[in-house]
Amino acid sequence: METPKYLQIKNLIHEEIQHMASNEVIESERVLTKRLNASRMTVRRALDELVEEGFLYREKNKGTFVSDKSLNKKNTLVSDTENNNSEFHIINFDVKYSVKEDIMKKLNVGFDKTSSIIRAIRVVSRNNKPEKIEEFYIVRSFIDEKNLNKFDKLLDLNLYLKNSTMTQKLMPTTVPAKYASILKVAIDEPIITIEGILRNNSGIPYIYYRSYNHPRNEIIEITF
Amino acid sequence: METPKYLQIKNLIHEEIQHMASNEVIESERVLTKRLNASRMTVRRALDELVEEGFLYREKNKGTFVSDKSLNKKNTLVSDTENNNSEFHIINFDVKYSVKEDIMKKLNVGFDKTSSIIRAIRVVSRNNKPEKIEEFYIVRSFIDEKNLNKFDKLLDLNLYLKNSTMTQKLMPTTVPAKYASILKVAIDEPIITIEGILRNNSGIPYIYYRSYNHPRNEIIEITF
DNA sequence: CAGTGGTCTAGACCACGTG
DNA sequence: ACGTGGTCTAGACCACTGC
Repeated sequence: METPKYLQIKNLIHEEIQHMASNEVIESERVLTKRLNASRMTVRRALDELVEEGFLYREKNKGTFVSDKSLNKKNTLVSDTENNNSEFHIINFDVKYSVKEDIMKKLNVGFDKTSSIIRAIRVVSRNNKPEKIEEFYIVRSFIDEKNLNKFDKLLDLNLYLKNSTMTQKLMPTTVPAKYASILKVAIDEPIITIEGILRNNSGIPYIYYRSYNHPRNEIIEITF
Repeated sequence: METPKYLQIKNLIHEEIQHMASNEVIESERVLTKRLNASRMTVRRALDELVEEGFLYREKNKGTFVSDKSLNKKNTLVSDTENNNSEFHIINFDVKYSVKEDIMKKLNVGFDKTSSIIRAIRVVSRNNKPEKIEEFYIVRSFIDEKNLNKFDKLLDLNLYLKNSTMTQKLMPTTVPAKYASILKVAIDEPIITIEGILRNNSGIPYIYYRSYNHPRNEIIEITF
């Protein structure tokens, strides 16, 4: 049994409801139990996750219904390699033993050269229009060797979230001079800068990142 | 059995881990099962939620551990009446049959005076320092009559989230002239404006709100 | 080998909504 | 009266860790 049954069921139902109308009722849990040859608790776990992610909603004593498509939970504060056909362009990548002091502090590393830091800077665009510039500072010792040379894995913060917690701060700023031309933003135009820190479950910080977001409405949106 | 057993267990464990150190291991699920006289699935459900909320984390074959206190999930994009000793000051409250057209559109109501709209504007402060100004537009017919005159219930968006989905957009702007003096922000200083729409499970929008946030770092922070 | 979390089963009772 | 989701039980097997 490679993938757990509840995940198979979840994926199956996720497929099936794509072809259904909003607010249409789906089969009851007991019917699914029989059709999918699973126990009710297993079916419920699959449904629980789909509800949690916003694809379904339940009404007690009535049934389980397909959500309006626009209501799926999403968080676009973090770049998403999967869906939204973004284009990524790395403009800097190196490994250093010291970076700016404030960043060293946030990552809780010293200048003793015991731990190296990966720095990467990239431009995220859509339809050839630059949307944001992201700077990453990653403590190398926390990263799997095998991911070190795969940018897409290394810089996809979503992949770290299973075992980490991310705290983000949003700050109104103006664009840094060095990035103004790349983002095509006037130097005094207000933008939003996002600063994030990822910590592992023990609370140790290991990734610091910053993103400078083009002031286009649609970019920064979060649904929950 | 007023509150479900899994919630009682969840609350109990939530209490108990307050007095524990970060990364300390808690009792195993089977031990809890016996101590709390519950089945394993019930104990797991309680733990599942505490893990989901960031209070605990699990390591397979090892145990369940107390998270670093700073890692609890929180979302301060929405004002929180509970924790952070914010002070609220209502500066406007009325019920109207028409508001600005763009807001009518977002709430999907017409000018036919069939549905009235509650408008409320308030200042949120901490330590006597204004942090943000929030404007609410609420379609009255969606609100319980009994909450209509309780501002704290009416304007606590967290209370709606159980049965709703909220989509928020973050925009870099400057402060509106009429609010500059209240927020004590210079008229050309960059701030972040948050625009939110709450929809019920059927996808029908019923609350539109906007908040103008003082450019102080700590205000807008989100952990997940 | 004993203990852990991850998954799964096949039932059960409840409160509530609808015909 | 029947069907729904919400809760709960008392087991079970698995893969893995640490001693």
